[in-house]
Amino acid sequence: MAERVTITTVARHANVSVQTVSNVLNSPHLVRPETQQRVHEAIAALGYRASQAARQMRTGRSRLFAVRIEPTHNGIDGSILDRFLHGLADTAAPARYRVLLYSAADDHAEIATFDDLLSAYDLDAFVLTSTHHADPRTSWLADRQVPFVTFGRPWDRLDSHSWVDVDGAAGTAAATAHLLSQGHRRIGFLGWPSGSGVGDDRLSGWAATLAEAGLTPDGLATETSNEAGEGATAARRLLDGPEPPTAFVCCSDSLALGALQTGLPVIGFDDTPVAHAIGLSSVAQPLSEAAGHCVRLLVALLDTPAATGPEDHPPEQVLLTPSLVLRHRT
Amino acid sequence: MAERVTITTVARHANVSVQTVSNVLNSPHLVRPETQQRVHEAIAALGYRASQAARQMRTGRSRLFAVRIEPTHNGIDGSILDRFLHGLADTAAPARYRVLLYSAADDHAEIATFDDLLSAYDLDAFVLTSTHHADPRTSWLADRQVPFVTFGRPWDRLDSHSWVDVDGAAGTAAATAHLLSQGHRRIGFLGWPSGSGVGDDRLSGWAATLAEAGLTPDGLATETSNEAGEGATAARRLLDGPEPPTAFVCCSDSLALGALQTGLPVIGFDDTPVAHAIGLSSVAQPLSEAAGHCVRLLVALLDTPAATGPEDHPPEQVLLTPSLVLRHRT
DNA sequence: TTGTAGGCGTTATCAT
DNA sequence: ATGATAACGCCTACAA
Repeated sequence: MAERVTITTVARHANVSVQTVSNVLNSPHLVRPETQQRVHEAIAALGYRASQAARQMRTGRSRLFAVRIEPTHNGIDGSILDRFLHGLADTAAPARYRVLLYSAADDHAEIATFDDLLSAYDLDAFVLTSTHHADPRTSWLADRQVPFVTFGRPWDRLDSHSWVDVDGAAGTAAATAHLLSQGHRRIGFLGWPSGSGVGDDRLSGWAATLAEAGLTPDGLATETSNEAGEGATAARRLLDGPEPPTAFVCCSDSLALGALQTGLPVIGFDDTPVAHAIGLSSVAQPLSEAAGHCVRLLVALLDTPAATGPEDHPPEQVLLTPSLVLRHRT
Repeated sequence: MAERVTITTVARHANVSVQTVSNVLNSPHLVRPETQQRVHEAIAALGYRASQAARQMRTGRSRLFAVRIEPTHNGIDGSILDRFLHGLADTAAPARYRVLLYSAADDHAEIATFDDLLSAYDLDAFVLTSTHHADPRTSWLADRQVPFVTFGRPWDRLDSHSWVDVDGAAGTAAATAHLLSQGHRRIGFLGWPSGSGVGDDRLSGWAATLAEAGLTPDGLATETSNEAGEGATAARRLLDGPEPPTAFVCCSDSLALGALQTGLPVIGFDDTPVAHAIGLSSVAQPLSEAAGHCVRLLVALLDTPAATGPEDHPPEQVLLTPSLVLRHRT
């Protein structure tokens, strides 16, 4: 049973007081360089690491972010969370934060978890995903002044808090522009039912690009649930219409998979493993970048002297541009 | 700024001493039921939650498990970790444990992270994935008597520690048996280079099932890296050989995807979203069950009075049987 | 069955 | 620039 190396051990070893050791760690400017050196040597020699628990008790901060891991709603699109989480853990570590995982069945359960995590574990901040209209989670956290960032825009009030998101419209615009450059003039869009911020955003990029080219989107867009079967049906329906498309832009790889059955060029969204596997072109979200920004925003919120007041921390927003990954089928 | 509700607040509210409150929480049998009742009411009324930090300082336990989130090596097969993590967070919560995420580039980096997590955060246990031959991580943890479970067998010494795994051989055996029942007699196997415990295990299920049916596996197995392209090439090579297969069993969905190009029946492994999306039959691992067992084993290790000595905790192993998911292509 | 008195390791306050 | 001391919230002897 190895004895724990505490700040006291280090102090003795370096012939200073515990307070000096603490200062070296937290307020180095108060300590003479020569003394710092001695303390650092002692720390290295003894392999000392500060106890988070003790530090947390004193400061009330846990150096912990929490993020929810959701059940993979749609098998195809699920794996993007994976990459986002990896990015989060990856960038949090160098900033000396760790990531706590929790699951929750719905918004209500998630809020209950917030409460537990905050009061028992003293969590420093939350990263929310899958934001939607009138999200109760953001207001709950805001009411309690708990720092948080969302990956996904708050579709109601864009400036209400810090967020990171990917510009879906830019993605579908790029996809549409690419197909236009290939000579296509009637480009169909397979989308989700209107009302979801994400789906509407992606739809708009396609529509705007067509409009810029002097084309009309009339009769070229469909709304279905996010499944390959639905996509196939919708694509066929468009083909049977008066203005049969010669190519498709889709709201997701799932829908794209269905559209592929038409044999026409298709561009999906999210660049999931499925797209990679079957050679489907797709719009790729920069997930680790997004995660990096989330961490950066939170760290800015947390590691800045609070003495300056919260007014000095206006919410910051980051909108990343996705990239078009072209594969052999297009 | 809401005042923190401590054990003292509760004690005052219930007209008892702090000690009694603590007892109600940790040793209820010492407290008269009537008193317990009063204390519980006070706890509920005040919304008290014990501070993990304080408790941890006193007890040395953090009620935290750590698990590594790996970069998705192979896009197709990556998303299984997702579901495992979700299962972990899901089952840990009711047992009042939380899951901490970390990333590490390799075994060496992961061990460094162990060290940090252990000394700074007092982690209670680790869940390791992707175990392999001569895994340095397990011995490092074992040397320091840190509780851990692996998801994946230690291929060297099966009884050296607690683990949970999925019986790959049973999976490929079921797949092979299914194809046999369809009348196939020459069933090819697309596998990985020998030496990986997982790959060898899956190969053996196929070979054994053929043998039981009085068939020989000679010339029907290939070894390639885990990519669809490789799978396609390997499948074609077998078809050009003297004993062309009429169906394939594969070590992964990636390889299966390649084999599909032959137009013959194919069964993959892992039941990834890709399989779901394209209607590929596949062997599905019970991931949330596996995660549940991991938590169960760890809790057994941690929440049992240590007074009885570690000898009372022989390592326990769980081998789960995967299930064959048949889809329209087979 | 209940109350009192430390102490876990750290940081903040105050004095030197 | 450095050092002594108290306090964070909880648990656990020990005493009543």
